[in-house]
Amino acid sequence: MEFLSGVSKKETLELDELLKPERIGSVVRVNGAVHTVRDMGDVVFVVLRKRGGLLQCVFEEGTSSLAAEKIREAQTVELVGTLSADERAPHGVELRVTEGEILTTPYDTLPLPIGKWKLKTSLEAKLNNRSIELRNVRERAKFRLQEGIVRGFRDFLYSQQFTEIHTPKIGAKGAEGGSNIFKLDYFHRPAVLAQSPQFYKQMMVGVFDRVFETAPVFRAEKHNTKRHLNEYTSLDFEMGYIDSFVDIMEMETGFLQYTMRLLAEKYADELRILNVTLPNVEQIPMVRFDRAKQLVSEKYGRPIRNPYDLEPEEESLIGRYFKEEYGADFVFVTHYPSKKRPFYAMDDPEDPTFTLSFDLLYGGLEITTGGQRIHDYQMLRDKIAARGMSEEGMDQYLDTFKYGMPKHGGLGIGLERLTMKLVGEDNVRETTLFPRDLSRLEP
RNA sequence: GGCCCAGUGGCUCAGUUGGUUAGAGCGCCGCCCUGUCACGGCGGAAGUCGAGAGUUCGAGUCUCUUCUGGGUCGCCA
Repeated sequence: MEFLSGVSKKETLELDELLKPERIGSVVRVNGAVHTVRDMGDVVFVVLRKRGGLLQCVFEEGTSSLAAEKIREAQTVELVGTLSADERAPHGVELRVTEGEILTTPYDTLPLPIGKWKLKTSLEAKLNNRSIELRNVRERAKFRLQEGIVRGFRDFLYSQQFTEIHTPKIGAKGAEGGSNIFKLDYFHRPAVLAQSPQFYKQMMVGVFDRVFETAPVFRAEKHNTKRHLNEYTSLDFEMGYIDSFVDIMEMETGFLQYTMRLLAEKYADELRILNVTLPNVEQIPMVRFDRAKQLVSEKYGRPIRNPYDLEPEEESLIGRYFKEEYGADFVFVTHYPSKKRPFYAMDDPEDPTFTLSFDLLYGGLEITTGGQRIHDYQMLRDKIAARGMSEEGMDQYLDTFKYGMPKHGGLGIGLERLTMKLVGEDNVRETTLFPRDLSRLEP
């Protein structure tokens, strides 16, 4: 009988192994994609693209059994040679090729010059060639940083005793009502795509006390802006036994601090490639909604048109205000008006026209909404009734409260927006692998 | 969905008051160059000027229709 006993070691080396000083002078085997070819005549530089970065390979006249002339951009190759330290090489290290093999060859030339440092290309052309365009080192780095954010979210919440859950994305009814829900046919029954894991998160607080999820959510709004998607990844958590909704904001602050440290430590290459300066998250200012409106109105002479909501320009100005006054990249805006929040939001007992809720703005853009939820069964039912909503389809949700729930709250973070602000992009589609918007359903 | 803007080689763009053969840079292919790293030099291939209709002797250029994309507003993360 044949057995598998785990992952077998490959003969080919990865970049982290190649950059170890003790490897210098040894004969190594490396595979990768041909990123660029610079033919200087008797010496040819072939830059390989690997998952860990780029490696310069040198073909000198008459030293390689594989002819350098056969190397073309976008081939995948396996090369053998001596690893050499050379100050003229990009990382001080290069491969002097002695033999090699072309593994695969492309059928056509690339649609975009991905070997260039910066792709001077429209967003449309990038998205139309997404799988190719992302081979560019800078484009790729954005999504490595996105990985780091999700990793930070997970690692930090595990350390805070949260349990990761997976909730259904197909359901009978939307969590928050409204018309912005994708409808679909579920074996001849009407169904919807989840616009939020909200109900399930709360139900699971009664089970695990602290839960989180990183998953897609779906919004059928016909918006067409640089900060909206119809499918995005929501980093959600919900926690019980809170003293107040400040606990939620503290937890988010802790997540940001942990994640920025993680990025600085494990993603230094990507930060350098994109020339990203990590934001300051040592302390994050907290301001009431109505106070924030007043502050920017006074400082920037902008009249308050809608007292119940923040216009995008106001959010941007709030970001600017706290940057200028306190050097802060983030700001928590608290106590949003009750009429602008969903029914499950806990109203402020001191003034029920406001809620114990918050948004987190990053560089003037809303990246998080969260707050304390109603945990009392009767209070929840009363608010549903007061809003003229129906309890239909919410039996399981309401039963959770009928049989006892702790004081709790939580939040949702827009992953693509957070990534966008971190890397200094101006359009969420830039930090969405395959964006879904009003017109784009492919790739 | 409302309003504004733009569609010209693979990519990014220029194209005069409408004028005869539509250009540039990057990329690609070929040749040259021992050290490039945005390499450099010489040469080459590559265009239904988004589509349709109209005005005109003549349309990339003007008009209308339509399609596609971008920006913005409402809503949101």
